[in-house]
Amino acid sequence: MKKTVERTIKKAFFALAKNEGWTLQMAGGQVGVTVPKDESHGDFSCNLAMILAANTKTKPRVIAEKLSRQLAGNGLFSSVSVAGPGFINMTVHPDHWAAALDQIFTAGEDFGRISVGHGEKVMVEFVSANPTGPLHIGHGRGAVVGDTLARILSWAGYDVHSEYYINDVGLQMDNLGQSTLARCRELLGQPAGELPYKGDYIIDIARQFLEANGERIMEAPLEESLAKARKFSADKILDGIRSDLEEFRVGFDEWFSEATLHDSGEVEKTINQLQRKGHIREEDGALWLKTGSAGDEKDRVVRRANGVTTYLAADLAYHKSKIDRKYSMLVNVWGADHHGYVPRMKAAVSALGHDPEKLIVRLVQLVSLKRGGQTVAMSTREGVFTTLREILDEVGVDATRYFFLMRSSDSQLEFDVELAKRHSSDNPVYYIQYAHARCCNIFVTAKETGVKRIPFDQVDKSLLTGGDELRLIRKLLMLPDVVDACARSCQPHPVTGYLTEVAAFFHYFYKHNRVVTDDEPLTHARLALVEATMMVIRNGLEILGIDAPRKM
RNA sequence: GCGCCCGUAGCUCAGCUGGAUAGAGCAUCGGACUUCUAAUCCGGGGGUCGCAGGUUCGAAUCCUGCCGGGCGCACCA
Repeated sequence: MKKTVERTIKKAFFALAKNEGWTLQMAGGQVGVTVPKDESHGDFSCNLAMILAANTKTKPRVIAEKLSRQLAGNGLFSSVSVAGPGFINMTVHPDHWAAALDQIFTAGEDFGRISVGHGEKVMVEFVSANPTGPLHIGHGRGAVVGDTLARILSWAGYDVHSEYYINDVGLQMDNLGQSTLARCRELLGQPAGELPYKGDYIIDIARQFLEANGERIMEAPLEESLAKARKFSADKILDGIRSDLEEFRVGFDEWFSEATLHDSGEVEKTINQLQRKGHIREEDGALWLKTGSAGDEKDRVVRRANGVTTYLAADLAYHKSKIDRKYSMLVNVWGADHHGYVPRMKAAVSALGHDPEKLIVRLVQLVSLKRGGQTVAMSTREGVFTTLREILDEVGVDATRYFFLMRSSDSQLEFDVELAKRHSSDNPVYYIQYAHARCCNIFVTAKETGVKRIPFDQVDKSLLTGGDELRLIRKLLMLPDVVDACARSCQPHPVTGYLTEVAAFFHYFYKHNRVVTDDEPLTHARLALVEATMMVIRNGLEILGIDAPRKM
């Protein structure tokens, strides 16, 4: 509908432009149609006249009057008026609103999908946590933000591929193997030795390690036992991560192992390529990527003097792989503590010959838990961390996803465990799900009452004239705009707020109107509205990866 | 010291590519269940949008400087 209004205004604008000497450039290149906060200002509002006035030195209200008269002649609106300093307020005729419900029925489970992405290939990389321990709630937030972002971009018409980059190489892996061996010795009653990772989960892994390899593995040369312990532990932990994410409905198209980049020689190849192109210099025997001249604080080492490559080197090869695989838009979801890494990565992508603007890093801020009126900040260092598994078991998937998604990822999140667990309307998740269940139930009632369903085009939509009905319809038709805004900003949270509004408008409508009555035409019209609501909520929840129950 | 994020109702946060009287949820107070699920609805109170300047027809929104909180500033990943 918004698009229709925009087109209509453009038409009116050009009809006058010849005589008035206006150009679209004078208007800022576009007609900015917005939905006013205040319903009394109409369905849509436009500040075109004010922008135009500034560039033509005319009074805004004069321009607004002219445009307004032109627009009023269009059958789309029931009223057009000039208000305030020069806003043009438009109210769309109720019949057009009701008829627009057809868009929802026609698109069905695809209503909300748009094509702004034009099939562009986009890679969304997220979680990518080291396989050195179970995922905690911070990872959980990143996981659900990344997963939902992938869903949103797909709904927006992008060709989306999601990936988990497994850092299965390096010092952390050695530490992990060492920790497992230490726990093994402990289990065998020997002095444990160094224990870099102190979490209890290593004890289980150690036990399984001994079972799988026999106690004699501990007498093997350290090099051998460590290599085995490293691999064994990482695999076990990765299995755990996989099943946690699966339960959390977070899926990946691919799990990409860093080790494969080293084994295939891609890391070396990437360094060589960058060296040839002059992006690398040598100092103190080490190789430095010249990121300092491309926005980073300073240049960064990719290969140490001892010949060992750094983490950045592997990440370069990884991003080269993304580019080689023809992904043009690269979305990375990172914990906010990695923000210092952003300029470096942008510079790196640029050195690889890709537009750094096409690397979008979405930083996700910390999560703290609130329970019993007390907030506990997450701290891996102090070992005060709640695992994703714990919160899933306690709160459930739907509420956990919703709570992780309801705030801008730029803001730190306080997760109110007690509120999330509450099965009542206080809890926004159930508030939305309940609205969906109510819709479904109305159809059960209709069927029991013997109401026959008729095709939408035979329904008399003009009967939907109530303020609360039109308000709901207007809201329902906004889903595509919400998807658009989310895709543009790479932020999923507006969807949660939108669905809360849809649910609120529906609950209000439900309370004040009876759907199934003796008035058959009106019953059919309202059933159509209920069905449209059901579809919008279901599609919205689908985007968020949250169930839409038929019954509660 | 430098950089990034945040500072909006008692609490948690939307709104920030500038728009008309600043919103939601929780909490709080008061109402509504012979009627399609009360997991619902209706209503009230609650604000110098951190502070101070600037940009303009118009600033919570943009710019500058402060103040406060978080997080970073490795040849770790």
